[in-house]
Amino acid sequence: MKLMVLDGNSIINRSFYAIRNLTTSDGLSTNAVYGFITTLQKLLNEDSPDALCVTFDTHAPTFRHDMYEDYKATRKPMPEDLAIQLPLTKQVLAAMNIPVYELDGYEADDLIGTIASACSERGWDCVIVTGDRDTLQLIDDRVHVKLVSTSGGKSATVEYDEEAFLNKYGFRPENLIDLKALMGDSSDNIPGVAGVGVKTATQLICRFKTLEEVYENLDSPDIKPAVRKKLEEGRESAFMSYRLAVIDKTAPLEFKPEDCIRTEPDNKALYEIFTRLEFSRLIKQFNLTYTPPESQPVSADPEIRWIWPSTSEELNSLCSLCEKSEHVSFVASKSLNMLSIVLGNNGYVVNGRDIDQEVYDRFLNVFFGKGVKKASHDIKSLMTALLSQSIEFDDFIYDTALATYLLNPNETGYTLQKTAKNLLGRDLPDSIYDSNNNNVLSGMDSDNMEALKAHALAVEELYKHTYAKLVEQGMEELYYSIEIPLCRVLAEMEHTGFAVDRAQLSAFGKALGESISVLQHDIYLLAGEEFNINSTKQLGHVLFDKLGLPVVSKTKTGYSTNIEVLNKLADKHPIIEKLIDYRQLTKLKSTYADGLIKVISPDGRIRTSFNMTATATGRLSSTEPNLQNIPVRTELGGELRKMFVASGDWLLIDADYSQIELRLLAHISSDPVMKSAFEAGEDIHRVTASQVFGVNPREVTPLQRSRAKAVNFGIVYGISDFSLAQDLKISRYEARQYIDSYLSKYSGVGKYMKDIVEKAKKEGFVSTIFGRRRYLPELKSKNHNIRSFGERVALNMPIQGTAADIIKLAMVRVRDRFKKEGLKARLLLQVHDELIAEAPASEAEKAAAILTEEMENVIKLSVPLVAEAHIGKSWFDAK
DNA sequence: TCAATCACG
DNA sequence: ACGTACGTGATTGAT
Repeated sequence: MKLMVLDGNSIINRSFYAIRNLTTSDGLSTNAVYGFITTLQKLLNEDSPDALCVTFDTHAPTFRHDMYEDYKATRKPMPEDLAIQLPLTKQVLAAMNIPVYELDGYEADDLIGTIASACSERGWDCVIVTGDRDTLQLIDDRVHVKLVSTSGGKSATVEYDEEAFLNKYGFRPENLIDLKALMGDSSDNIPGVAGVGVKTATQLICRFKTLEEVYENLDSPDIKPAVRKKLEEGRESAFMSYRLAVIDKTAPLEFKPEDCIRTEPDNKALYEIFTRLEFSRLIKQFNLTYTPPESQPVSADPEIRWIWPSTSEELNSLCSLCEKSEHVSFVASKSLNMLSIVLGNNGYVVNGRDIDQEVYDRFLNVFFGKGVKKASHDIKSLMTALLSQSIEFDDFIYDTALATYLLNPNETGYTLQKTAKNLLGRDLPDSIYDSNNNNVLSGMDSDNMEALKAHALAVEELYKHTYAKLVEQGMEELYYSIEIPLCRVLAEMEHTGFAVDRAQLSAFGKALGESISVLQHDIYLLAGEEFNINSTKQLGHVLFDKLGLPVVSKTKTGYSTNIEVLNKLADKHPIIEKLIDYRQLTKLKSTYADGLIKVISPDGRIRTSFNMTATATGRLSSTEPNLQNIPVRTELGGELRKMFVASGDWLLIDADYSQIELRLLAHISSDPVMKSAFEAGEDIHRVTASQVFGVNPREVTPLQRSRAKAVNFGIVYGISDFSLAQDLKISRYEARQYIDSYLSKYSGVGKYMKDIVEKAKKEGFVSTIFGRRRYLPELKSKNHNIRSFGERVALNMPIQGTAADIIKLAMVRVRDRFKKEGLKARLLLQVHDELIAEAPASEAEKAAAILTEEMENVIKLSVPLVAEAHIGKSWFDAK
């Protein structure tokens, strides 16, 4: 028997901060309640406990406050919007017949400890669900902890048993108490030993296991003198912290595991409370009332006949049907253990777990191979999964996510659920088939099966719906010649990863850490107090209230302290210089040194994910980690690129477009002056300077050239005299002169700016040379700011977007050439106007030639496209 | 979640 | 009269 116990406060709290605002029509906040219920559903889907209960904290002081009056003294009071949702959640739990335990004088943790130990005595297993790591101390052979966390914006649960804990922490679960006794806990205001942080404490516990043992072995040579001194001074505090950290397993709670055995909810009560909370989706899902006739069916279309092939014969005949079909729509779990396929009026659910491994593998190879024309949602992710399982694939012919994105790139996300809602007006059930926990799918979970079916059906319908529109809007070519082929290229890049030098990266991080400590110390001295330098609020207080520096600008919440402000204050106080350095160094350390080390795979490579549907212009984006913003503009930051290397005796090739956006501006605007500058292979910023300042190109000064460069960039962004003035630190009047002069010399550009905005207003959208669109509802706004923004975007998108189209097509062609010419060379990264590849040293020159050739010949414009490649051992060397 | 900051093209 | 350059993502602190 298994009991699941939830830390109610922890999960409600998490939901409250994780979910966007959700209120009833009369303003009652319901986000935390809603999040709690969906989390609970997800948990019950993943696990099937026989019994279930929830614990809560009460307001009353606990025995820990008797021991230590400052316990949790730094806790902020709960926001009111959250507080009112606690009783609401309890009402829901009551209606669901789920027992709730709370007890004055004890925290939820203690009740959980007591419940877990009662389960053990009874011979039951116990799963604790919480977001609080302290609870991990309760783990033993019968008690597991599911830790709910948020990473990369997604919620995930990680289940810890003894082994998992040991692997992660390096000591046994019960010694977590000893660890906390040493390091303390700022959120609970537990002091620990002053000067001992997580690192030292972990070392000590790994070495000595318990607090007692640490103190009995103070003379051990394994303890450094400085640490020994701190331990001696903090002895009393450590032992008191221990008593605060230990979870009480003997709370006077009347609890019997049998009381928690799951029963049916009280549907009437549940309906009432859900109605009060306006949870119409949940009312439907719990089947609490009849579904209103006007709403769309929630699950799969009943007209589809669903079957479950499982024998070798059944799968073979499914494969031949698939091969004969013009296309099949399907969705798959990320682990590829389950597929749901729609083929005409028939639906097939293939559950790999019910099928002989060999038979199933054979099926996957045929299904994903050449001959079965497949349509799905987000095929690039599937391809990455297939690559990592070494399954060959071909004939992915349609992606409903990409189609939807091309039809309107302004949306914030293109999940199947969202897309089906927006385009088909259909609510899809939540799916867990693509969650991190694919292992939860063993057995036939009927809800999940419904989700799989409904999702595959939605793909089929979205296919029909979007295909017609793509054709109508002239985006077939863009779709089939660029976006779809690019999926495989990107999947391969994601799968390949970029080799990094871990040792060098970690040494760099360490060096940064040392410089940061020095700076931090200096800043505290100059400020006359210690404060959190990373907090703009505290920093603002120090600079402007305490030191009395002049306020340069304000944000909507207080003083602005950004780099521009700091630069203006640089000669007013010696602290500023230190702050500027501190900012730069902490950025490099936290985001790059430490951040990248965290995501190095065991094989020494870093794998990013490219998002094809993130930007409104057609560019890619890169996440987890973002490899498109690795520092380069400063000398110190540029060091990081030395850590990105070619593996083995290979070399990197870095090829980038020269001035692609300005070349596109010249082409699109047909400006004769700008065009002839590019045709003649001249330095465009120099030419611009000579035009704007009316001097001979050879006499342009460095200052003039750099100002002209800023004007060139500004034009592409939809410049204003104000911003140019600010950028160049010149007067607005002077900036206006530059722009006027620019537009009279490059008169074609001026005309383009006028024409494109006018066209955009008439048609409602702008497009790239390849037909990619961006709609501009902003242009209809009554708000001047919003409208101006729309005008600048109208100007910029065709340029930025065409550049994106061009490099995407180049990537497809480069990859094909590498393959066709039998090279081992492979693409690693795209950074908007730059491609990075790696190749065996013997192939490097050839690969570089292919890169520049394909990049330059993507499209014939009225000006040449120029790409330059460099070869080197590291990204730094290849630049 | 939101705001501020800063890394990139 | 208005506010002020296009496109991204990660980290941190505060709520």
